[in-house]
Amino acid sequence: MPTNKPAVPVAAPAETKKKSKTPELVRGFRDVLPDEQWFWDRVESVASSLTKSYSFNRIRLPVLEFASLFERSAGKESDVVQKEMYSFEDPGGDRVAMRPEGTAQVARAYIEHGMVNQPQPVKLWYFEQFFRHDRPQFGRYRQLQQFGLEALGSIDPIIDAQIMLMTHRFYRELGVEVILHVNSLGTPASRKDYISELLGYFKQHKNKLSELDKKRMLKNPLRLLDSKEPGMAELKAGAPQIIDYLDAESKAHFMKALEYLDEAEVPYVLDPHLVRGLDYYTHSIFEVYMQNPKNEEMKGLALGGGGRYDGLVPMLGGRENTGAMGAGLGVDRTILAMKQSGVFQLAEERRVDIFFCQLGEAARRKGLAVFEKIRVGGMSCAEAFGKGSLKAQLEVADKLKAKMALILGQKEVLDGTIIVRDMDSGAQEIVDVEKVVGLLARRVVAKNKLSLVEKTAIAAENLEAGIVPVAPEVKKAPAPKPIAPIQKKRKLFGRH
RNA sequence: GCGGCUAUAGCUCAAUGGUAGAGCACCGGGUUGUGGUCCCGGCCACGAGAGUUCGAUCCUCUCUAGUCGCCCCA
Repeated sequence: MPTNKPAVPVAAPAETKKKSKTPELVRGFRDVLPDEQWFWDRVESVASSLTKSYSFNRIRLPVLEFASLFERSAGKESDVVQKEMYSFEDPGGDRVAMRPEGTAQVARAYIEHGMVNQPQPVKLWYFEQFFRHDRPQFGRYRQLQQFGLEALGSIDPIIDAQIMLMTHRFYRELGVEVILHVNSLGTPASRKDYISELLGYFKQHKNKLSELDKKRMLKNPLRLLDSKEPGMAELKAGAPQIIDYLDAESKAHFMKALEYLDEAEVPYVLDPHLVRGLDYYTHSIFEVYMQNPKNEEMKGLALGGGGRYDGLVPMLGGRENTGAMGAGLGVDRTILAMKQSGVFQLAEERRVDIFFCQLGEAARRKGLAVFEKIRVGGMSCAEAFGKGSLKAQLEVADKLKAKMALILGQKEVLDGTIIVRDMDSGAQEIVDVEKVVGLLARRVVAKNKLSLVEKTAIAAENLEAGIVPVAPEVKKAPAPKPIAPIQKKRKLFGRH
């Protein structure tokens, strides 16, 4: 409620209010557990390679800024600043804020580091977390991760198109089909004309407006356009559209941007009702949505959005006429969309290559050296040194879906050998410990060579299994010919 | 910030006005150095507080959290 109130360090009444036995998460914040890492790594690596191919450079930004930065940029009246900002007075007496968004930071950095002296536009990207004290909901957290793209120093509409195109390519690369909703806000001047026109229109129908919408008329008239109040649909359909009020220059700018989008075959729809919450936007604005969300809750959920903000850099004291265009894409929501699109890590990729089993102290010690060789050889290796029995160790190997197991006991240590066990077939062979790494590498490579059909089958099973499925028991055939099976006959297909 | 719904073990779920069970998971066993099945044993819960009652996990209220809708947004 009272926003921007310094969080004075008071003598914790909150403590007494809630005494829980175990510590817990702060509301709206969350842990990203190991099962989910793959999605995060994937998003970040696609972001990284995509930006590299478009020659955008990464910038890392601080979590804290002066609160005034966001008040000046987003607009003092905006909700982000009014009620969602984590702002407080730091011990030195400065009024600071945990950043609620990235564009203002980038603009600040651009000005502060004199990037205006670099070839324009300056193209930057970031992958950072932001903080908004909003009510948690599906796909909404108080700490959110954004992948941001910003191009500062050009007013050319091709930049508008390029940012939108990159947004589309980003999602395509991730396996999520998206569509962009696009609109133009024109210049502040043309927008002003439009707003008074819009107000005029809605004033005529004032009796049909809900209380909420009446409030919007006073506070943020553009928001009337995405009101979901009953009866507003027809009213909105008859409302004047901003595109008709753009001055000739703005209109030309927007048309140009759309032409470029067409040329690049970026799927988009014109959405005359699209508006954005922050004051600094001008001209092209857009939001990204899943193309065909299966899930209801995904429907109204923007994965990301952005737009042109020609006014921002000058507003913060930078050079006049510094045009800029950017996008902020929500990583948390993007991951939700990936899951709904059936994008999962292949079960095969989750398997550990080698599991090392040891029997006795001598073997354990030797195991460390073997580990090192395997690691240098590029394979992943797991162990359970804390377990005593071989049975227990093999159980763990099985749970980890290890491809191969190594067994080193007293006897092998004395002989200078080691047992290699194929965990899929159960075949074992005794090999010279010096040659084992080469052998393992060849076996792992063989196991990784799945046919396309098998990969498709695995992917389908993953999809079936839902979110982060347990590795399905796929029997991939090419088991290496067993050389020295000292194994009584086992049922090969014990599982199905 | 406002409104609806929800809250039982790590997970998915039961039952009950007299203080709780299962499956999965986890730990340990089923004799000497071999996994996926099976068998046996073990560990772990009524979100927090107050009220009604002889007695509450169950009824009431408050809080907290989750979820959905609104506001807003990624």
